[in-house]
Amino acid sequence: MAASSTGAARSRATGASGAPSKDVRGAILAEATRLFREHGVDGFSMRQIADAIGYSATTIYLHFKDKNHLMYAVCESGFAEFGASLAAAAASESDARERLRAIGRAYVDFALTHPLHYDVMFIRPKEWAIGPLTDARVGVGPEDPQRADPESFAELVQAVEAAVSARVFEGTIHQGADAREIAMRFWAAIHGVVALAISMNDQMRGFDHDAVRARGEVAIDAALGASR
Amino acid sequence: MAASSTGAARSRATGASGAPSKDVRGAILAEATRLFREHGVDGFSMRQIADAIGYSATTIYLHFKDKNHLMYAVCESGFAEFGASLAAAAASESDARERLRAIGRAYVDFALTHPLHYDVMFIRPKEWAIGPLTDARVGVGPEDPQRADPESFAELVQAVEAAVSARVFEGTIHQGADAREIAMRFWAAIHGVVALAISMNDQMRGFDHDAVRARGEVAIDAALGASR
DNA sequence: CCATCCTACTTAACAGTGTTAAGCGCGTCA
DNA sequence: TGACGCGCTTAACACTGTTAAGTAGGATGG
Repeated sequence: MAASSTGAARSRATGASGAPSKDVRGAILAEATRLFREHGVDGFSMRQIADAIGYSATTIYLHFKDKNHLMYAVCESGFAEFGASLAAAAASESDARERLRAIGRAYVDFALTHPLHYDVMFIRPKEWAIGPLTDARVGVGPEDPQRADPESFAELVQAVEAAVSARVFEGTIHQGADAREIAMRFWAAIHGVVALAISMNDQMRGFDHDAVRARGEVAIDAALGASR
Repeated sequence: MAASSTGAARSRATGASGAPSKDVRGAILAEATRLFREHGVDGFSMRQIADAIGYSATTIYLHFKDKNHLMYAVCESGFAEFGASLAAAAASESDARERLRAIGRAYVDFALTHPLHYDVMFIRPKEWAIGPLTDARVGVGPEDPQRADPESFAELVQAVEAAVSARVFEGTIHQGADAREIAMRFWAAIHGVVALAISMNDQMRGFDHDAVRARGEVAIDAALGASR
């Protein structure tokens, strides 16, 4: 019995395709990603993944420390895309004000096209203790284990600093405030729009894609333009 | 054996105090509330509650349909307080603009003083499917099972309508917009501030009470004052 | 007074969860 | 040939929410 089930796992792991497979880690990651995309963060269990790829659940622990680390690996590409997208948006505009707008738009866009990733990253990061903000990245990212701000936020702060220098906030409510604080306000304004949309779209109407995108635009304008 | 454990349950249920107890539902609710307040929404299991009050876990199901309904009962007072607090804030100011400010402040205040409730209500309502927005309230609230907007949001919309009539949004970014849409923007702006604070305060600095309160104030100003 | 019934509560169990410990088969290398 | 070690397994632990079936004890009706 043990032999037969082992054999079954083997044959499925090696795959019908012949030789190249045996990339168990890759298979786990692929199946986990599929489950995450399909059923969200809840339809995601170790045994489900293991069954689907023809291995026992404990095999996963040979490749990932625990569920959080697997989850992190699943989301890593999303995290990378998030960072790259914001960086690209920041680079796309030379005008300081327009650069902030572009960053904000990219942020909304990411949230709408990857709501599951956004959920894990910014809406309930505590539950997963993963993502660029946590020590799950220690070992992957910088060695310093003290929680540093995420790179993307640092980039936002930089963009705000440029805007401050360009006197974008002169005469607005943000005048005189710390760049970091202004960035926080900016972040909060946009997070509010998308987080509400993702958290509430089952419970309430008014959260369709277009409405949210428009609302994001308004939030950016409000954050940039409010005069005191 | 069965008799002895039954006896133990009895004696604890009836309580050392003598006669009055046997309010099992009340005991469950009290212990559940204690656990929720202490360990949050995660340190909250049926068996934990049951053990603490000296009953078996299944007894809970004689008083609550399932965990969600129990959770709802635990949060109900919080929900009521939320509604009452916003209503009081709305009633406290006669000027339309100041009324919106007061509502926003009350909202931030609730989120900061009851972060666990806020979490369950607005940050991850899907997980719990409870709260004023869901059908868990059907049977308690209005009979109509089609998801209606929560009362508090309706009240916000009313306050916005008054502000529209008072030309508060003339010359701002909100000019010409639907009152419901403006209310949504207002909500999103404040939600962003408090949700980020609650979700991220473990991962990042800059989310202390005072900073958040100040940021809420700025968000309200920004939402009210942005000129186009 | 005794038998029934009903209420309140129980235990046992199901189907799942993440995770750890121990064991087994097989290929490699000395 | 024997030892080692890698890759994977089964068994198990300690939980989770939830349901089904059973039991003790008081109230009620004949």
